[in-house]
Amino acid sequence: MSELPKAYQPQSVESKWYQYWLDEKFFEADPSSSKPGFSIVIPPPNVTGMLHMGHVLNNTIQDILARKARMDGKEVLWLPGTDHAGIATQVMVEKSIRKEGLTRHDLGREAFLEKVWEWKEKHGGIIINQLKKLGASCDWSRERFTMDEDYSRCVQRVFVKLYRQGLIYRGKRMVNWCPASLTALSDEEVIMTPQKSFLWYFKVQVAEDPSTWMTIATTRPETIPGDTAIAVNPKDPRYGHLIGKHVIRPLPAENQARIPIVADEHIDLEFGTGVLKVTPAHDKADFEIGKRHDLEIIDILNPDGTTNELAGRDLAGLDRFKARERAVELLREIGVLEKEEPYENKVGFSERAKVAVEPRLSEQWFLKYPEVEASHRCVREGHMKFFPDRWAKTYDHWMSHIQDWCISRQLWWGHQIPVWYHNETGEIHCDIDPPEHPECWTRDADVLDTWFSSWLWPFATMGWTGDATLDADNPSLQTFYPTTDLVTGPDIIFFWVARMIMAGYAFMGDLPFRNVYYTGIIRDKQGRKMSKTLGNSPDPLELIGQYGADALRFGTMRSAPLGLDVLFDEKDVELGRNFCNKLWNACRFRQMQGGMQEGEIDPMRLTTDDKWILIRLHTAISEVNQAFEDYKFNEATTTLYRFFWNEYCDWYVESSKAALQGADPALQANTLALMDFILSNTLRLFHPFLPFITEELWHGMGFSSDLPGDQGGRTIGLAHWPKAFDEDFLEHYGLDACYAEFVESKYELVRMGRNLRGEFNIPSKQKIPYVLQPSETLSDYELDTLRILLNAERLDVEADYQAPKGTPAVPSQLGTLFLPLEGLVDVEAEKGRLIKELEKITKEVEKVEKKLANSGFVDRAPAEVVQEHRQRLSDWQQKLEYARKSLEALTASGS
RNA sequence: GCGCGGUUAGCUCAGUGGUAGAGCACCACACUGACACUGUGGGGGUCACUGGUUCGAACCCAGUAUCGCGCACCA
Repeated sequence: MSELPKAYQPQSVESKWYQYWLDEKFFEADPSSSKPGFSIVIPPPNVTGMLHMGHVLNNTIQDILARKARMDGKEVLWLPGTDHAGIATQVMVEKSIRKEGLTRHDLGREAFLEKVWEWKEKHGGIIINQLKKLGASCDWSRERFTMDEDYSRCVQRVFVKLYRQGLIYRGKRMVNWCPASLTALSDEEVIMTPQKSFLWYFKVQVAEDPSTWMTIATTRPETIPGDTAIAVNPKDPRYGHLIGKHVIRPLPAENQARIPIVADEHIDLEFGTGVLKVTPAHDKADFEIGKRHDLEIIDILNPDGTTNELAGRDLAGLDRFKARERAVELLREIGVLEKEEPYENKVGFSERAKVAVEPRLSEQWFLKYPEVEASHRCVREGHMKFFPDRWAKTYDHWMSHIQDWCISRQLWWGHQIPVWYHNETGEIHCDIDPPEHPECWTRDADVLDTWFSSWLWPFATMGWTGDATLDADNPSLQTFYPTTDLVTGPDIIFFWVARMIMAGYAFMGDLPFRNVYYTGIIRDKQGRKMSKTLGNSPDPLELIGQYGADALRFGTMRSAPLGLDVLFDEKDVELGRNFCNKLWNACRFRQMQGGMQEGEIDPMRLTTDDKWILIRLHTAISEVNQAFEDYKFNEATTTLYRFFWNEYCDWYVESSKAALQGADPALQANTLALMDFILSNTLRLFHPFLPFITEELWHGMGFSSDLPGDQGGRTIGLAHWPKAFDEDFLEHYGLDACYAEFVESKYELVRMGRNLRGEFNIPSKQKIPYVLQPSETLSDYELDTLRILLNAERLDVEADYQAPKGTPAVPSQLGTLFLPLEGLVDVEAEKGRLIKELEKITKEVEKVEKKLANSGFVDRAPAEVVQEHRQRLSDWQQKLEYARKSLEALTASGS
């Protein structure tokens, strides 16, 4: 092995190993393997997207799961790919051609789609490369794209099948219309956003009784020309007598029509004036009222949100918001505007285009979801597990109120609907293949919602054909479907997760994944969502360049608890970097002691510290394994961090210097062998989190070839995952808990000794003598470790030590430790320290005494808890007594 | 309106019935042959509030406040 540089330099290391992994095909899944299968499909990012912190969180978790599964001996498939992202991509390309002064209509469908494909080829690979930089261990040989030929075929096959089952139908319905993208949207793509607006009150005259006026409150006065009725609640005593009469609609001024007053249960008596203007063309609820009362529908808007001639000469041709202002002016001019009051209401916005959607009546394709019942049940009954499980409730609620899905989009980029209309008869041809004599048919121009392709992702990516016999012979589907885990954000639980579940049951007859892990949302330090416009979204690639991918992964995982949003702070990445450096240097320290040890660890030569660190490792492994079971990755990282830094580096490595610097070569060798054991376990435990540095050290330390049996291997990624020690192991190495207790008390003594040094302002570099009055016999080895840990010049053991008056001392399990100050004794300082100490101890004693004085506690608490409290009390009392005596002695001596 | 989260040290958060924790920040000391991307020691908390259950509550229950999110046709 070569000597390691002083600080870890991730840049060259990372690219070197990633290339090695690719060359060796470690990430490629073999469906014919005899190992048990483990699979994850990546939530496909937008093909032209860039890696952001959300991707980092999401994909790091997937990578951790995949790498851990490989070490567990599974055949792992992590299937990557990208999504064509219909609206997002089309909008992007439209924007780019607009710079040349062109619209997509100038180009025409075919030429425009060519442009989009060009764009895809140019930008499509970026995010994939970024994932590689992060260390993602995807099987790149299986990369898929939702518009691949095979994949598209799956989409069409599904459409045809559902159409033939009668679950897909076409109809004229109220849909969410995006006036910017000029397409229909699903309910899920509409974000309800609070808007500060006004509630305008205007009055209308009753036609049959001109002296009577009714006042209506509205937020959309521009739609008045589209009103075809006004409605009141039949139970409303104010208006009951007017039902069936008519009012004069004030706009358009040149066409003040008479519209009926209808009664409808839907009207809220409390709201506004209790009178609703009914605009069936521009409001979902109004449309329903219109249907119930057979009202005329007047559509006053163009698809792009401007008003048309039906809005009347004063309003026509305006943008809808301009028209609103103008309508208010007109009402005022006519003299029917009574008042306006500020009002906050929620308005639906297009998720992509960020403009207010319009409810609009149009001809669209809809899907009545298949397998709702089975999909609903599998989560409710726990066949599929959600982490955290509270999302199951959200899922349950949505599934209980499921609405048909509007799947057609008036876009060009996407899967065109496989439906042709006969030019003369109007007959419908729905099939994967076009009809014969295509010249007699016209294909439906619409494409499918992007999610109508991504809902097939778990099996369409694995070569699904829909033919039961063929699929049964497909090893990928057989080995890797259902997939094991899905890792995604809760924001797409309806868009994607729920729909995949239904598709899984409908087309594969089985659920698509067994567990779903929902990540939190990454926010900035102030808790704001990360967004381009705020500029608060750090570029992960820059962070990787600066700190290393492992550091980014570690920092992210350490601050990402299950189920909560993550407040991202670059400090976390810095912490990750520092940790990698610590790991690096701990291995470097081991390496400086010489090469791998030939012999096995000799149980007879284990020191108490050795046994302690083995027990701590055992605990760490158990905790990490538990954390994995619970999908609590931050707990796993915290445990590993604590074990490695606080326990191994701070205590074990320091105390092992006694053995390493000692005169016993056999003990030295044994210590080194033990270090190798600990380090090889540690590196493996860290590997899923820190793949690059652990691989580098694995090879650098010689573990890749020199370790016996299944611990070695060409890559740490295929080394066996550490198991918590079994009984035989514990017995073989004599790992009794009493050793841990002893070592803990030794370290406690050290801590007190160091504290004394601090209290008396003795610089930590100054080597000073300590005196120990032991309460039990300590071996030379123990005394050596104490001396080293205390950084003592020497440690004198004197059973009947007579300390000079005022010598600071602390009592401990192992004896009393004195800090002789030789002429520097400051009695007042020691008094001060003791008084402070007394106060502290007294408080603790009182606390425990109070508890033990409570007969309820003593009688009813479990015996072991009471016993533990008694022990604690006696410990504190001892300290109290010691401090009191010391103080008395000082006071009596009269300084 | 309904539902779901959060409220613990200056900051960000762990902690789910038995001695209040971590990282960062802060103070002091030390560039000691693994590591200054470091080490050692230290200060710092009515666990949002009010009640209840319990021998015992940060933790369980009820309610309040506050912040955030989701769902819902209130114009």
